[in-house]
Amino acid sequence: MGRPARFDEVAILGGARRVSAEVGPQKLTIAAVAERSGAPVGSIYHRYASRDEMLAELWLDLVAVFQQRFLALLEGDDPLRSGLAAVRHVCDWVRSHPLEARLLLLHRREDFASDRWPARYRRRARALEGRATRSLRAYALRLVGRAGAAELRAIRFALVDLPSAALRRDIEMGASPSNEVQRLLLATCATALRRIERRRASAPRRG
Amino acid sequence: MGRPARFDEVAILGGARRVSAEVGPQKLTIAAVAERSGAPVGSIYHRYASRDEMLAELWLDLVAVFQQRFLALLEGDDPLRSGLAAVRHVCDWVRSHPLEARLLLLHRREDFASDRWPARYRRRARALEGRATRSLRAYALRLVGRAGAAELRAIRFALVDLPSAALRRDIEMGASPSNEVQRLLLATCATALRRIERRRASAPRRG
DNA sequence: GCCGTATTAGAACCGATATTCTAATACTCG
DNA sequence: CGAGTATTAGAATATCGGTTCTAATACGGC
Repeated sequence: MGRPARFDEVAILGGARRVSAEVGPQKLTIAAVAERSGAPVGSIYHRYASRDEMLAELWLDLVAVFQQRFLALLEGDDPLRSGLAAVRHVCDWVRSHPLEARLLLLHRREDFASDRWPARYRRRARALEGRATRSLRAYALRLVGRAGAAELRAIRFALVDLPSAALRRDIEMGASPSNEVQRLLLATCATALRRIERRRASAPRRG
Repeated sequence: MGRPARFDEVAILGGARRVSAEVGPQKLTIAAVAERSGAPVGSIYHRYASRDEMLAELWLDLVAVFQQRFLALLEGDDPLRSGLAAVRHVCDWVRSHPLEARLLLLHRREDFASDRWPARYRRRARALEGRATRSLRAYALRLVGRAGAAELRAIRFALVDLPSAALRRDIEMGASPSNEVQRLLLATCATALRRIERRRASAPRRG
């Protein structure tokens, strides 16, 4: 079955993650990944057709792993409580995965996608996106009783945008999110969610 | 006095802004700026010593212009009211300057500073940073009665991070911020500011 | 009109970096 | 052991894009 591999995808992506976290995905060079992971460039190209594919893989893996737990936490009975649990989990995760947090919260998808992705990656991205949207829609339904565009946007704001906004500064400085920031964030999320919830009563269900 | 200029800084930076807004500052190429502004590369290098300096100039101008109005609005008598006025102004500005908004709210300083800036730019950046910090400190003093690190951070969250988080999605899609998003943002900022204000009573002034 | 100078113009150069290529290796299977 | 193959290894290549350079140009002042 051929020569056994000294450097597999795990090792290579590990190096790529470290390099990306340090200099940013856009400035990641294959040479740097080679140095960091120990693998020669030949081995890297043996696994990945191109730098772009490697970065796509890196990003999609990251999103998938993070999203999984986050969305799972959203499924509890009490929407307010589970929403806050999810946000709290983001804080914890940022503390326990500082490297991955840099990648996920300090960059956008496009920073990892140089031009246009090949179909395979676009498909995976769409799938992840779809899963998130479905979960958030379900969450909106439990919280407000409806899940139109407006509700979805509001929920996204409260559960996704707020956390990344609050945590960004600390992450940038390479620090763990302070308890203070976490408290402020959770309080803000709670009020936002309650504000959204209040629509249940005030506006009639559509259709 | 020599040949009159066909392409001055205004024209060149204009092209650079458009290109940056489209492909992002990191992928901005001199050739693209030349094409967009009509100026030949020679003329660009006649004005700017390097791509880095051009981008630095672009970014610093942008920040200076935006910051000026924003901070001015913060100076009103009633802190809560002026804070919200400032945030409202951000929304308006994003609507009236979609191109500049992309640059300012979708990117970070480092995206414009390839490696290390020459001293002149570092100085200007520090000056802008200092002005902002001073204004926010003064604002904190009016709102909470004190302006320690914690208050500053909370104010930054409410007045800077929240707006950019709320507006980012619309800006990314090239859309104007919807009234709905604006309402949600203002409501959230208001509660955040009130929450911060409440500390005035609950915790004693330091020193 | 002529001179000096700031500017235009774009071709040539050069370094950095992704990608390819060729050769050597180290295993497994028969 | 020998064939076959996946992998390592890194040197060679190709390309892209920033920067430099040389020549031409257009204007103000004398």
